[in-house]
Amino acid sequence: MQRARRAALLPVAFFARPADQVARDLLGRLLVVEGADGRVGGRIVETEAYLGGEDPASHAAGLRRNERNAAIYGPPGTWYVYLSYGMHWCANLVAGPPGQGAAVLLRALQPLEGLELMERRRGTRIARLLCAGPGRLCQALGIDRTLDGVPMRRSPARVLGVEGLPPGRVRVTPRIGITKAADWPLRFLEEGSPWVSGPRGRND
DNA sequence: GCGCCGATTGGCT
DNA sequence: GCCAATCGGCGCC
Repeated sequence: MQRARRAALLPVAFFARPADQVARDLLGRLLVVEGADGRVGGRIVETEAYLGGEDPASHAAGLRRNERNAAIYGPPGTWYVYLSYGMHWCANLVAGPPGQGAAVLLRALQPLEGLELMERRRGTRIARLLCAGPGRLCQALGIDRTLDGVPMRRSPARVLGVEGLPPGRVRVTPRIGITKAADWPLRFLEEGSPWVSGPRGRND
């Protein structure tokens, strides 16, 4: 029987490094989500690193440990999913050593698989608007609270260890949409990708 | 208990 | 470009 060659998952060790390195190295990898109504996925083209307690913008800074942010203190490779502005889910992967509170926010994908399902979930057929932005990405992929605190290796949402981006294709910019330490150069995106989020002119 | 703010998005001026 | 929608944590009364 034909068996599609299955790429290996990224190992836990991949995530047990500083969040900025993890954020950069996640670019170009494949994120695949198995849902009840189908399988969707795409290439990661935009991420942001949140460094933990020392980073004023991190959910590990200024906030006490609570039910909402508990997952961020888990082991590397754990999903941290929270509700933003009361209506959009945002998906992060915990990075660095446990307890540090560092994580990488997934901000945009190049949609590749399950386009029709993503269009249905998002209510648009404009490909550019399917996965450009953390809230849109989660809606297209069917990611919500049920993923929060789940280790990636045991979750329906997995990042495959396909080849990442060569250094020349990676652009680093200030972070988007936050007020504290926004200017820290911790947003990573694929150079020239039409699939990234953010207003035009914000990508340089 | 109440008001403010936010790692967002989409619709309207 | 402006602004409402909508939930949860936090600070303060």
